[in-house]
Amino acid sequence: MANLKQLAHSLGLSITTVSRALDGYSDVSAATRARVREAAVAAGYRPNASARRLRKQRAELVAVTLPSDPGHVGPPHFLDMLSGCAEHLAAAGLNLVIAPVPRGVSELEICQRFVDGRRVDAMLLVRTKRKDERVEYLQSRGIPFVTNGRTESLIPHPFIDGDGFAGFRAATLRFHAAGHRRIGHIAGPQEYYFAHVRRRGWQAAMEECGLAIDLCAEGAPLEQGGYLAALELLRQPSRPTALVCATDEMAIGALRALREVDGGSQISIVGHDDLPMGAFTSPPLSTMRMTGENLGATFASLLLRAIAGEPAEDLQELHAVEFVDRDSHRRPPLAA
Amino acid sequence: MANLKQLAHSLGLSITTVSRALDGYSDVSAATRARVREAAVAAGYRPNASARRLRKQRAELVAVTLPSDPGHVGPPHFLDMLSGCAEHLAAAGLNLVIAPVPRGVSELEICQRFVDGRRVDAMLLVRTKRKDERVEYLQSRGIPFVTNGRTESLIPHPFIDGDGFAGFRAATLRFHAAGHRRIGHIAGPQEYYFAHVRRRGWQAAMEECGLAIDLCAEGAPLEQGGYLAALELLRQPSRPTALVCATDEMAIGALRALREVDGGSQISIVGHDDLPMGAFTSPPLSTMRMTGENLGATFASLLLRAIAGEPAEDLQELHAVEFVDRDSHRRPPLAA
DNA sequence: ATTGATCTCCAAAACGTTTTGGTTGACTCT
DNA sequence: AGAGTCAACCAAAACGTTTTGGAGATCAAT
Repeated sequence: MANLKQLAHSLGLSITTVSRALDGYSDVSAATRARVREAAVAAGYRPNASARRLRKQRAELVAVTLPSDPGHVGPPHFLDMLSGCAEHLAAAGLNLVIAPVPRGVSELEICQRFVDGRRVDAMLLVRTKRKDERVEYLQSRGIPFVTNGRTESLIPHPFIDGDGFAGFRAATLRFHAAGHRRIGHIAGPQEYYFAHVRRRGWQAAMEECGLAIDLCAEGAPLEQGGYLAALELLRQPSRPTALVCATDEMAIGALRALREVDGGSQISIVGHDDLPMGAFTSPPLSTMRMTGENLGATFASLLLRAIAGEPAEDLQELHAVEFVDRDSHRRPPLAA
Repeated sequence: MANLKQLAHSLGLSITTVSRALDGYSDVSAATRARVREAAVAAGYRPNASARRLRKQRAELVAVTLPSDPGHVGPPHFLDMLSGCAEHLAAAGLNLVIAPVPRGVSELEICQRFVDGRRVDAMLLVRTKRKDERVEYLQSRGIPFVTNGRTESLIPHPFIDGDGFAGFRAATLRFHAAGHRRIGHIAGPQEYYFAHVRRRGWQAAMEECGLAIDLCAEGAPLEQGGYLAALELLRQPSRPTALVCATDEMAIGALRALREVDGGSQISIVGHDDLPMGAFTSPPLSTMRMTGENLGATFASLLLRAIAGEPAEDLQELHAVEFVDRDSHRRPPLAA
């Protein structure tokens, strides 16, 4: 409740000494230090955050911009990631603030508001686009940041990402090895890096196998988007026998399309993200996931290292993608 | 980039005048005001947030505590709500910070850290418990706050909540009217208010109909919890013919249990929350939802009014619950 | 007894704003 | 001419920390 001045007065000490005692400096005697600390807890003293921030010229805050378009912020377990990240940042004295992007305002403006108002020490970027104006701005400002997902920026920046290209290529090759020849792709919006690179992985595998890359439909990265895209592919004269979907949510939408058109799922399908929900769909959804423990913690740790000044090149983590085999990918290739 | 002092110097004015010009006070001439504002945008001036906060004794921040237990934070679309809330708070100059609760730390401690360190002006509480220590603490501190979900606190506090009792009672009565007699309930953890009140709604309806209330199983508010709880009910000698589930996620888990035990869903089922995913399950999940537009905005608006000093009694919103009928509730009562 | 270390402690400045309580000069009214 | 009003500006204080640059003891060594 009290402030430093009151605490110092009640102890008969100077503000300086109390402050330094609490911070553990060696130029205050052990006895005094103990006495001060005891009084501090007794009084329930907590330093005023604004005052410290002003003096230390650090905001002790990190912002993450969230596009307000529902579904465009990220997969459903995304909040768990943010929460884990915030937890690790908090251990370093940083709090995570949400920077929503209202409709009609650019993400860039939001970044500027936070950075130029010195409201934050660093930023977290999610759902990166191939050409991401936020990245360019933050690089020009020299503000530390980490992105979840890569970009096509020429200047390297810290990121953490899954190797979507390799994952989708492998998934496609696996379908090919299982005998599938008409392998479709349900793609996410191509301005997003993750969606683009996943499509490229599928495409590369198709070309390696000498197959046509015409079975591709794009939609919003949500159930509805996957549903509509799948319907589109199922209208083709030569239907796919297998579907590689950019996200689990899209795959779940596609599953419904298959049920409606097919009367049951005769088509193999695989998604990406390993949503918990996937284990409970019908059939249980086979999927992929980025390897590595606790994405949020890694994200936080990269950011702390970026703040500490480590060069961007040392702060780029590209994680392999692993299969989570359940049942939806096991349909025979001749079914459709 | 610059600060007030530099800006004032470059204009040949005092800091006071520049500050007041920017804030639109009437004691600076229109001409000067225009000149100052022009110079400010030219210099890209933004007031230093820490300095203003210190001086104004307001943190300009609001925190929302997030239990780090995955699945215990809230339904998947929860982040959308937070994002919408943050957006409306931002319009009032408040930013939303995430206060994760690390394992082994109580939510109370987190509240204290934020409140006593004057890091926030107000708090948002989600997933309230029947006896919620956070509520008691904040009330004792006199800090404005709003909860998403009611509590059993004796002192009234601002909240926004759906009428789970009425909703679950109505759902159960509807099953009864459709001829069901063995209506089970898949309950969430009873320390949560929402889970408790939903069970009571089911129970009240059962008693009104003169039915036994033995078909009730409790689990974590996730797919897996619903799955396990449903299996438990299906092991009973006298199986339920209809299932009222505390959340959509639990209902989706229960759907899988029905598929496994039943070989298909012969049992009616209804959930709560209206997850987008529910439209894509097999069968499409019938559910309930709190009425009202844009929960996040309402949440924010209640908080702003609480900060403005409106009494708690005027800030309690209990919204009716409406059915979202898809298909899963239409199974005939004799099926099991 | 002086010098130099060493140990404790502290006054004051600084961080960048907002706000208080003025001052100055021009103008109006009697 | 003097009193009063008003418009336009500003110096200084305040918010609560952290940090700089000492100051005053105490003690050991000369």
